[in-house]
Amino acid sequence: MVFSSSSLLSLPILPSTFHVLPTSDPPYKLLQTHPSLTLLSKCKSMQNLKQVHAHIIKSGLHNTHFALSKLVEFCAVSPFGDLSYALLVFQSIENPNQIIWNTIIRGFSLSSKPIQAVEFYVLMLLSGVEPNSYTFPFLLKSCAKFAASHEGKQIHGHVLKLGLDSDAFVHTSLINMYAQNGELDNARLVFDKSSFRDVVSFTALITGYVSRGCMDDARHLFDEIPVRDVVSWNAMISGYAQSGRFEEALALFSEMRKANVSPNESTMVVVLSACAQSGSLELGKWVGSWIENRGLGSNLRLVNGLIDMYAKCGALDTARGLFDGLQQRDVISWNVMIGGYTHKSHYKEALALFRLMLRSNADPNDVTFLGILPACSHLGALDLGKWIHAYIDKNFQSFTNTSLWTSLIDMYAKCGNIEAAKQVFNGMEAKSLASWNAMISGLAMHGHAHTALELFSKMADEGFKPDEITFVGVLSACNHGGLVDLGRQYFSSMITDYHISAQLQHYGCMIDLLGRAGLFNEAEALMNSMEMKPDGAVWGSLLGACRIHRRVELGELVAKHLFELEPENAGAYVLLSNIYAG
DNA sequence: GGAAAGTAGT
Repeated sequence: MVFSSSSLLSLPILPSTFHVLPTSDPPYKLLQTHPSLTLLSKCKSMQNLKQVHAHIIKSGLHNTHFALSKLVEFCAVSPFGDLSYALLVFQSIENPNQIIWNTIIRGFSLSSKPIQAVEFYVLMLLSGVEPNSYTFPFLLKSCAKFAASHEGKQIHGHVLKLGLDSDAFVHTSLINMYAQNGELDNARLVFDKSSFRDVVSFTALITGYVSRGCMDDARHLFDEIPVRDVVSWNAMISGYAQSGRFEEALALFSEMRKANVSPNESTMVVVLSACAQSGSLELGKWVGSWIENRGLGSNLRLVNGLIDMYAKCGALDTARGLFDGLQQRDVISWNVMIGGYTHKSHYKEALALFRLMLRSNADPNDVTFLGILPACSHLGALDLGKWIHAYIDKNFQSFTNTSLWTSLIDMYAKCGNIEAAKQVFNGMEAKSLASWNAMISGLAMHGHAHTALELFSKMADEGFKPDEITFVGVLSACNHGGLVDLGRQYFSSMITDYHISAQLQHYGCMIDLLGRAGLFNEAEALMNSMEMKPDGAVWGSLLGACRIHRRVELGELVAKHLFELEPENAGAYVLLSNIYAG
């Protein structure tokens, strides 16, 4: 048994001699069709609701549990609602019934402070109202949301005491709670021990495995589901997509169609994202016609996905056509289009679209800036970069998104303002590995080799573990500083101490460093030891070294490789002619 | 009055 008996006792559960007082509600049918209550379902704001509330009081309905529970439900659950108002109404109710208690708990489970659902549940127990099978799904969802593993287990104890573990909804909620809290073994135990399994609880467990990246376990379960529904297919397809296994995701999608299960909008959202990331333009086009045939051309979730897919597959004009045709655009529409341009190195178009976005009074968010800042870096658009920095300072000051600040560091460094980059870096409260990397590379780029290397050791002091990108920065610092010995040391330390295998870029730095120092034999030996074929940049740096050291014959040999690899590259011909001239 | 999947970037 996973649940210790002591944990079950720490929350009170009262004997069920308490019971809810009978309400004085008039017949249900009369209430259900009452004009004040039909109005309630049409409310679109709290102001609407307060008017309806006044109606309810005037018509005397505020004495009925039915009307009050509807009122509470709107305030607690609707996106236009206001939980504090729900609580005010709740406090005015003499003997709230189970439904009303449950609705408040549900409201807390949806709020930003889901832990209050548990606190409210304790109040419910203390006031003598017994929880039922509706209470626990909300409660367990709260525990899943704020990773309250301990509370979740105690609540599981209550479920068992009340004998509600055979309720399908409670059962699935338990599995989901454990899965979301990362306790997959417990989720599995609940699932295995129950004779009650349906497609929903299968899917809850599958989603747990997917979130851990255990795709094989997930697939095994999926294959065991007696009757699969569209949600279970979607979960599995999106699982493959999330773990980068796009081909399997798309293969499963075609299996789904063969099984005659109709895809829904969510299916298409996932499939589009898999197409975008795997470059499957043909299937993406098919989804495009699926959307059109169903008249879903103004569904932003789908069309944004379609724009993203076209852009990532290189069909930028088609993407832009769809974007321009949109009647309504949300921030994601702008972001996918701007990001699409940047992704395909169409930086000028990205900048132009960003300017259009500002003129259209659309508000950019952090993702917009993550799409546009790399474009600023590549174009050296320092002024726009500065403007964005000021905008972020003004509107996103409290943002904990470290990648935003990292992007700013990178932008300043690449636009030549290393001092501003340092300022942003030093101003970051919580630095990430990426921000250290950006700063180290930035310093290296500007020839501040020793400062970069100092920062590298400071980074280690602060407990960050360097990755392959860190070493690209470190080696490039050595390269820019002509520090051959240090370069050799860092290169071998990377492999032996940090267990990072050398990539093309690392070899590129080293070969460039050795070549510039005239150590051609060592550079050649290193090249021969590479597992991968050297690219144009590697041959190019060697050719540059030949020019510096006037090595005509070697230069001809190197240039031959380069011409084969990059016949279009005019730089290679220029370098060779410079060698001859020298 | 209720449970499982589901957009943009790092």
